[in-house]
This record gives sequence, C-alpha cells and structure tokens, in this order.
Amino acid sequence: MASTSAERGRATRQRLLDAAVTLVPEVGWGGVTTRLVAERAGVAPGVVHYHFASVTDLLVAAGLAFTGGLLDSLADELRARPRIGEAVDWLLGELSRYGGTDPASLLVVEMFLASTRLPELRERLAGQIAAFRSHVAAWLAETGYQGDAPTAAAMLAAALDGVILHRSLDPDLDVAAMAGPLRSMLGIPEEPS
Amino acid sequence: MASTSAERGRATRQRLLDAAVTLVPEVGWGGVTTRLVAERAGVAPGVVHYHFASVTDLLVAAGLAFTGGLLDSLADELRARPRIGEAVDWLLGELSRYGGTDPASLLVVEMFLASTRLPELRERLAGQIAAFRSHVAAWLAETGYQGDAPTAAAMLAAALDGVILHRSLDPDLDVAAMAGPLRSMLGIPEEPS
DNA sequence: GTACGATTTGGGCAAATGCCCAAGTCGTAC
DNA sequence: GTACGACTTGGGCATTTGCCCAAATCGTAC
Repeated sequence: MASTSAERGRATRQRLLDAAVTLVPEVGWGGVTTRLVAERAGVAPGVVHYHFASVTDLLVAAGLAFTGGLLDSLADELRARPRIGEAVDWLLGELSRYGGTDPASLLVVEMFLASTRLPELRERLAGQIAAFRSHVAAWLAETGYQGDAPTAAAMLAAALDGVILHRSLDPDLDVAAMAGPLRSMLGIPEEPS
Repeated sequence: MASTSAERGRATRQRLLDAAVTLVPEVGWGGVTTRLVAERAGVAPGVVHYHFASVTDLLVAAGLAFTGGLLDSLADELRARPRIGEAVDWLLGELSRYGGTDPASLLVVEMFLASTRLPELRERLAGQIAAFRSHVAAWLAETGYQGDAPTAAAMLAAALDGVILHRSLDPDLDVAAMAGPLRSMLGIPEEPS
C-alpha cells in the first residue's frame, strides 16, 4: 500500500466536509458546532480542529467545494443545449427540483449571507459566480441571443435564484408558468416544444 | 398623565425591536444574543426576557414588523405610479439603494432562511408576501398588462430579490442595464421616458 | 522488536449562552 | 404615609461553545 495513514486522513477530512454540507442547511451556518459536525461524520470532536483551523474554516471549504461542483455541472448542462428555448425549459425543470427548501438551495443562500461577514468566502464565491456568468454569457452569444449577453446572463441567474428564494416560502409557486416571462425576457418566441 | 409605567415599558420594548433589526444584519440571525441586543438597546440584560419569551420571539416580532412596513410602503409607491414603464424605472432606482449589502436586504434574507426552521415565522412571512404579490398583480392588471398578471407579479418580485441577492456578492452589477430584460419580460416597449 | 510519523481519542478549560429571579425603582391610588 | 403594580436591575446557574492537548492507535521502516 502507498500510504494508509495519510489516505485515511484525507478520507476523514472528506467526511467532515460532507457532514458540514448536510448540516448547514439543517441547522444554519452558525448552528454548526464542533461536536455536531464530528458526530455526523462519525469521529471524535478533536478531529475537527486537527484537520481544520476552525469550524468556520471547515464551513468555508465545504461550501466552496459544493458550489464549485454545482456551477461547473450547471455550465456543462447549458453548453449541451444549443437551443435557447430548450435550455430554458430544462432550467425550469431543474428549478422544480431545487425547490427552495432543499438542502442545496439552503446551503447556497446560507453561503451568500455568511460571505457578508467573511471577506475570504465572499471573494472566492464571487469569483466562482463571475466565472459562471461569463460561461452563460458566452453560451447566450453562441445561441444567437440578440442584445447584451452579459447583462442578460446576470439577470437570468439572478431571476432563477430569486425564484428559488421565493419558493422556499411558497412551495406552490407555479414554476412552469414562469417560462412565459422568462422567454419574453430573453426574446424567445412564445412557442412551446 | 395616562400611564407612565406602561408607556415607558412600551418604549423599551420598541427599543429592543429596533436593536434587533439593526443587529441581525450585522451579526446574523443566530448571532444576536440576549446581552448583545440589551446593550444595543441600552437596557439591562434581564429586560429582554421580561418583554419577550425568548430571543427568538424577539427576532420574529422585530423582523415581521420590519418587512410588514417595507412591503406596505412598497405597494403604496407602486400604486402611485400608474405607468408601468415609469414604475420599472423607479423599482430599479430603489434596487440601487438596496444594494444587497445594506441592512434591509440582509435582514430580509436572514428572515427567509430563519423561516425554514421556524414554522410560525414562515407562515406569517409568507402571508405578508402573498398579500404583496396580489397587490402587485392587481396593479399590473390596472396598468393594462397583457398576460398572466399573478405569474408576472411573482416573477417580477422574485427577479428583484434575486438581483439584491447577487448584488450582495457583486456590488458592481449594473442594475440600470437590467431595465432592458425586465421591460422585455413585462412586454413594455424598449423605449424609456 | 523498536522507533517513527500521521492520525485519532476523549477529556478539559475558559468563555459565552439563554433564561431566571430576588431585590430595587418609580409613579399612581388611597 | 402606605400599598400597589408595572417595570428595571444585575447577578446567578446550568449548559454549550470553540479550541487545546497529553495519551493512545496503527501501519511502516529499520
């Protein structure tokens, strides 16, 4: 074997990251404690401060790893859909899954808020989102969008996040019906499939 | 005098509510402690639990009072603007003021998140927003909006909140430029005033 | 076997937390 | 003056918190 000790260590570290990702949506960013995350990961409390300098450090690392993966896969899915109307339908389908009360949505919003008080998190998260926006803008331009692609990309991303936010309060919001306004916003003819 | 004792009591209670409203954006919903809010209000720590059953109770009351007033005045402003294009311009002007990192925006988002774990807050906040949405829908219909007014109102409210959310990360987001997509969404001719 | 390094353990400590409560203040009613 | 009621005070208590650390674990190298 190569290195059992360091390998197990990395696995434990990953378990802590995973535990943090599941706990933030459950108890809130500030509600994640040393003992809680250790218990969830199935390790002794001391392990947390062996692998991470502080609980906040753990949360930042876990959150950024999550959003990074999420945005990457989202960009990939968009690129795979050259027809803009088709992509909007797919996005709305995704919105149905990310209902606003699901762990992923809650984690992202928690990170938005936490970044207000954590400059390092703020900068790194802003970087991830800026990169994502430019991907969407490039994709919009490729699909032949008429108009200011970067602005449309920003507005689209903001609108989708806003819908998630509102759905967390009112799960009955009709996401499908929002295809209309969204299509209008992007200048797509009203027509369905 | 009518009642000095009860009157001073109500004033103190109000000071606690005000202190809570300023503190939530600063330290987060979960970061507001008994002693912190008491110090900010200029009273002894014990006062908090004399006027409120718990710190959470104080935060819920303070938050709902704030959002209630905010939504009411917003609805009034909209009603005062029968021209839909003019109203969109005004809304975007307001968005410039609520930058995403300002206390009002942060408080609202904190409340969204807290409502996930506080059913009572969730229900009452959802009620306030539903009422606001129906006001906007009625206003849209009156201004002659072509299409599904309730859906457009929901989408509009969500989009605006989404912009606030994104601006908290990227304060340089060009709000004015978003007038274009928003106008398209509401079916308003491109032209300004 | 012995030594080593990385990892894990579980207890410990100072600090902070929510909530409580006996004592105190201060006008009003009698 | 005396009693009353609403409000305020500031200390106290049990609990929880983040972080620390000496000791234990365990596979590897010699």
